[in-house]
Amino acid sequence: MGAPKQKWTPEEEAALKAGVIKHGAGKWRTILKDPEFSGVLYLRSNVDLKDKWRNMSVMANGWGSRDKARLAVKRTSSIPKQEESAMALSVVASDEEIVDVKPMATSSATMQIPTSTKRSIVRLDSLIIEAITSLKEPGGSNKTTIAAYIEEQYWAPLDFKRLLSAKLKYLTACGRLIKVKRRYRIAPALSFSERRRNHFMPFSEGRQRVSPRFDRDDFNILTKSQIDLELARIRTMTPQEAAAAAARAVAEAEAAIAEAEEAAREAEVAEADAEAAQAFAEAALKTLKGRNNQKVVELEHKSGA
DNA sequence: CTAGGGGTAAAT
DNA sequence: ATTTACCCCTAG
Repeated sequence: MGAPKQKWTPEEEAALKAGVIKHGAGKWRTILKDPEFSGVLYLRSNVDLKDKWRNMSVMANGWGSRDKARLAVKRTSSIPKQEESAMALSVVASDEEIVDVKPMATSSATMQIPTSTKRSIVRLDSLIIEAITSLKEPGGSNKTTIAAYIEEQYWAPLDFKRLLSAKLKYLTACGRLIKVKRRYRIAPALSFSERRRNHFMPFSEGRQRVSPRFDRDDFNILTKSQIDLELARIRTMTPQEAAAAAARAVAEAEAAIAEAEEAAREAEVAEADAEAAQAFAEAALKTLKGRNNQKVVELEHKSGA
């Protein structure tokens, strides 16, 4: 009954994402009828699209609507040993329990929902980390330098500076960066001494999989996110590939926004993140369009018939 | 038609 | 055993 299985090809996923960008998430029928995508998606139904989008969303942020109410005390108590916790915190290997990426910043006394951590949006965060790491400045790098690096490596939104400031402040607040006299450095990550641990951590299974001794200097910290990989690669991409990646970033930003709208009450940070992500993605798209007009146009409406 | 809950089974 | 893809059903 299930179905003979027919894995989604990357082309189909790309088409779906492109369709969502073009028509918005939820306009499955519209996407399906769009001659642009029907060529690839003609085997899929609108419901398939919906389901697939659901699956992808689940994978992207760890908690789609499907298995949200999960994550509880699987293991009866059994306080996580310090070693394990430390490892898990720093490695962040799997896509599942990334909960600690954003452990509730300061203030906000009303943290009722411990699972509200959106891990899908790591773009700017990762960029900042990468910048600091790559710059290798002893004592850390200051905001201007970080901004310069990022702007050099990538396209930056117009109000990028503002976003960066907010992000730096936030990252410092939650202990992932350490600020010393205007300079930011990567927090020791391995020691969560700074963190409040009364924020219970849902690490129950002792399966911290990958982490057979890793270099703590080379950040494997957040590299796991797909976006990160794309951003890292986008520099050397062909315009077409880059455009596709940017388009995808837009789609994900959209998803993030949607989430933030739901969770806006408890997660002010998530909202800010989503905004940042969107701004970033939009700017990315625009810049790409501006620089590679013809090619992108080709990608956008490649005269079907 | 869509969102979303729920389910089965193939793949891994 | 978990993940992934597909199907079904219902409310709106």
